[in-house]
Amino acid sequence: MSSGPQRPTLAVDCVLLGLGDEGLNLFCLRREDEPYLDQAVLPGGLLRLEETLEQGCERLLREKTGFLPARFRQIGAFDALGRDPRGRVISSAMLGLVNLEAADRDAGWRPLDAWKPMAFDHEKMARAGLSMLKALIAYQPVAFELLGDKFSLGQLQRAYEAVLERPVDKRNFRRRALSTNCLQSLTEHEKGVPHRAARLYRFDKRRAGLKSGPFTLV
Amino acid sequence: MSSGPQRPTLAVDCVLLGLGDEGLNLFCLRREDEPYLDQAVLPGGLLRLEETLEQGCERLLREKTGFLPARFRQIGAFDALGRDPRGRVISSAMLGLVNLEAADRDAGWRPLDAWKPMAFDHEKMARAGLSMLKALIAYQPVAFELLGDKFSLGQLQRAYEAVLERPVDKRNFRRRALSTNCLQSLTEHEKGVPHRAARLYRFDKRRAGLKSGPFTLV
DNA sequence: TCAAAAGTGTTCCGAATACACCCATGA
DNA sequence: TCATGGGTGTATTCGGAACACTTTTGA
Repeated sequence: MSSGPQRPTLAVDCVLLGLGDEGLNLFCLRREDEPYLDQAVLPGGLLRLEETLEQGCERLLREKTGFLPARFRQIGAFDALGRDPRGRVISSAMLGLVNLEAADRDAGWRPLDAWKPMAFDHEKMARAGLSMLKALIAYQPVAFELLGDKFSLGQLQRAYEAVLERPVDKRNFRRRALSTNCLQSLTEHEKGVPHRAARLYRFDKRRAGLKSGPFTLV
Repeated sequence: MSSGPQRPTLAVDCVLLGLGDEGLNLFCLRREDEPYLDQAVLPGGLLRLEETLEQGCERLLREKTGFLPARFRQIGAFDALGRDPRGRVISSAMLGLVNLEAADRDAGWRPLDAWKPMAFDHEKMARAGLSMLKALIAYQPVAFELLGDKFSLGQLQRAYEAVLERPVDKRNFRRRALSTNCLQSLTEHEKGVPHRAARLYRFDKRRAGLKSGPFTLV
């Protein structure tokens, strides 16, 4: 298997999304070489022989950034001929959701549109990741991955609104969120806010696993 | 890019599904070599340098079978370490829907369960393809890819029932199917059936593209 | 006392579901 | 004439959507 004909090389690129002050933010780096010098790129690189896609993402993010999402999801393979002028590389785009409350809010995080134009086909990847997240959030409890361990219902709602890019009715949202039974109500409340402090909740994976139907919070 | 460290090799494997007499059928071949000699395998193989995943699927199916689906969808990359004992290969599983009415109904088509055990991780791939199809059919007009150009509403319903693995109410189904406005009613009817001949329909892509919401036929 | 977000129920409407009989045809 | 699938409407139920005011807190 080592001396056959030339084969495509396999890479991974990470679409990292987090909650900014005004909607979702995407993490990018700046290209430091040609081609696409100075343009925005997703963090990524070639996959090594004995690692999985997820392990590759983790290694590359450790090299290039200071954070890791809880998990990665495959967005899909980007395989167009000529997508990388340096050679024949097929890249598996991976979606990672990051809690930005604590993470270093450096200039690497910006709204998707603020990064244009992006190098290679990375803009396509980012858009695919975004629309995957939009589809996912309707039937899987993924919004929690964007938040900290403890969160208020208001924060959870803002996460949904950021992903769906539309406002959500507060009362309907709260009723349905609580009726999923996967929110563990804490006695603790917010601190240091200039208004009434909201009750905090924790996401309870065990109880979330029980339901089989769509995760209809919206 | 030609003399760097060893990299994983990229392959494609096709999960081909078609409508059998009793539910969905899967196409498989028999392994003719070790490992997994004589077990069922999905048609697939290594990707060449200058081809896309879809082009690779088409080439491999032309070599190994007598039919091609209208299009392929990516199911996902299967990347577990050790999934192929012959070497480090990562495979992109691809879903293809085939109209079996005309295609050569050879022994390559059987219900999914009839193929067990399957070689490599191909059983996982097949199950992933099936559940992808189940998810897809609820909001995209994919059932038509399993049928011929012209079909009766009964056939369409049986396609849905096969994919969803549950019966569907006839009157509700017909009402909703017709209300999608993507069915072009023909004057033509079935021929040679031992009962009342059903009206035939054609799928109208143009009209299907207009709707944005979920394709709720079920 | 003001600003800002938390918290709380009810009504309405549309979509999904359940359900049974007659019709046309070829064998 | 019988067996087989084609073809047709209505009533009910459930879930989603719309909607406004009071409460709490820190500044």
